[in-house]
Formats: sequence, structure tokens, C-alpha cells
Amino acid sequence: MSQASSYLPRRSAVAGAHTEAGAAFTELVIELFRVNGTMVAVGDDMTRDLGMTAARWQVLGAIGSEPKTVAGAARQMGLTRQNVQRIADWLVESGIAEFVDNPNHRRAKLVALTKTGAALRLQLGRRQARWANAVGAHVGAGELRATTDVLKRLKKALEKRS
Amino acid sequence: MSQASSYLPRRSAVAGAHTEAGAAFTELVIELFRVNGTMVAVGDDMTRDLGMTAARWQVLGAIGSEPKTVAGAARQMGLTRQNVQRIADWLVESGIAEFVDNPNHRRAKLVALTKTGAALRLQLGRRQARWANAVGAHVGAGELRATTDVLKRLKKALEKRS
DNA sequence: GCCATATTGACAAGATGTTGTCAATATGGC
DNA sequence: GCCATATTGACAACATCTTGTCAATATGGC
Repeated sequence: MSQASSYLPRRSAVAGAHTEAGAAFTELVIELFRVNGTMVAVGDDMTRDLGMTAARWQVLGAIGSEPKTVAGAARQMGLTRQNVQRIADWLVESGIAEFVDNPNHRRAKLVALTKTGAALRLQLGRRQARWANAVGAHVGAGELRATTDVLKRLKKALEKRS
Repeated sequence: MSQASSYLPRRSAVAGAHTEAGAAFTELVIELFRVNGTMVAVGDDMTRDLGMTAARWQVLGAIGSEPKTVAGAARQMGLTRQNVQRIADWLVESGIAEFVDNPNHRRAKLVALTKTGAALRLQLGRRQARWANAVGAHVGAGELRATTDVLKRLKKALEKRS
């Protein structure tokens, strides 16, 4: 880091004239990628002994609050329909979820948790809460909320120019 | 969102007793995944016409400031060695980078930019700066830095308990 | 210098995610 | 109700990423 800082003046010339906010945003993006990677790794670790992964857990969570179509769950999480479809199929094969009739769509079944799935969700929920509480206590609710807020605004700003 | 908020009390009971900070952290994780997805998508869009992707760009950036071994670049970015290796091989095949002798290691060559690669980096750098400045201006340098800071602390906290 | 240990790139197999295409179904304008 | 349009799941092909294994090389203790 102390080495890198000596590059900063040159870098901004090479990379192309960042404003202060632009440089801060760039730093944030780099850190975001790193944290995301760590987060997925922790999610995988936390669920491995139950045969799950972070991605499967995410889908489990999405359909847990209420049954959803595959496309609906994908939209909610910002993942591709097809990817969620594959994970949902796996969840069904594994007895964690099941397809149930959708009153609003004859073909697009809803993905719902089975009893096994609900129990799994409960267990993972408890585990997640212990972890979240511990990590959250190290940072503080206020700062965490402020961070979430910035990320949300960032996402909106990103979507405008695409 | 207004619907979801009515679920919150029940959810915390089902999912397992979040503290205030724990709940805030959980929100943050969910948003983090979303923003990360958006960010990668924007990176892909910004580089597509040059035959690049967000992942390739990231490696380009890592070896751009100074040549690095594949393993070193991977460590710096928190990616797997093998993944970076594949991308580096592609960069070399495409004439963007080249393997150069490493004075410190006979086998582990350094990945360095070619002239083509340096020019590409410059072009992408300019493009990125325009984008970063525009988005950064919508949020503000102070908040962006505060956000980066929280993410860094979060990452440290995560790594402790793994 | 010698040796146990860690790091590195190479390679292969498999898991995971993406993209494109299609027909079935739903939706909204008329 | 009819029709143009959008959404959906199914399927296949492909790209990308991960995991495991191996030999070559470097490093640090002695």
C-alpha cells in the first residue's frame, strides 16, 4: 500500500484523469469485488456440511418467504433465469423444494419448500443469524445501513447509464 | 418492499433472532450480491467492443501497474490461481500480454503488457475514468470512501472466522 | 550445503453460469 | 373475442470457474 501510493499521481495520469469522487468510486469497485468473493466463500463454507452452496442457499432464501416462479426468483436476485432454473431443479431433485401449481400461470409452476426444505431453511437461518450478529457487532448497525444505502444508490446510478 | 416489511417481524422469528446490527449486515450482504452482479455486467458492456470482459480487464489492470506472476496477481485480487492463469494465457494469445523472465523465479514467469496491451489499458482507463467520474459525482467522494472503509473492515471480520 | 515445506505453473475433470432458440402461455390493445 | 407482444420453462451449446493432482522450483531451518 505504501508502495502503491507512490504510484497514484502517475496512475491518474496514465489511467485518465479521475476526479476525487471518481477515484473513490474506483477504489470501492475493487474492494467490492474482493468482499463479494470472500462473502461467497464464507457462504459456501457455512453450508457445505449440509450439501449446499451459497448460490443454492440464496435461491432457498428467495422461495422461502413465499413460493415463486423460477423467473420471478431470478428477477428478484438479479440472476439469470436459466441459472436459477438449474438450481431449482437440483433443489427439487434433492427433496428440498417442489413444483406446485400456479393459479396465475398454467405452465410456470411455483417453486415451494418441502417440509425438509423448510427445516433446512430454519437451520441455515439460525446459523446465519449467529454469524451475522457476530460480524455486525464488529461494525455497527448505523454504518452498515449507511453502506447499504450507498450501494443501493450506486446500483441505481449504474443502471441508468446502461 | 412495503409488502416485504410486513414480513420482517415474522422473518426474524423464523430465520433466527437477528440483532439490529445482524439484520443490517444481512441486508448489506443481499445488496452486495446485487451490486456486484450489476458491476460485472457494466464492466462486460464497457469492454465488449474491444473483445474484453470485466474479468480480463481486471487482470489487465493488475499486471498493468507492474508485471506480476500469475499466482501473485491472483492473490492480489482474491481470485483463484488457475482462473487467472487461463485469463493470462488468453491475454498472451491475443497479443495483449507476454510472459517475461522472472529474476526471482526460473519457472514462474512474469506476465507483462505488450505495447498493444499498454495502449488497450490506456483506452480502457480513459473510458473507466469517464464512467467513474460520472457515477462518483452522483454519490460523493466522502460517502464512497466511508463505504470502502466499511467493506474493508467487513472483509477482515469475515476472514477471522473462517 | 541439505532437507522438509511451501509455492508455482501445467493439466485434466467436473461444476457452475451464460447465451441462443423454441414452443407454450399470458397480457393488453382493440 | 382476436391478435401482436412479452414472459416463461425446456433444451442445447458454450464459456467460465473450481478442484484436484503433479512435478519443478524456491525458501528457510539447521
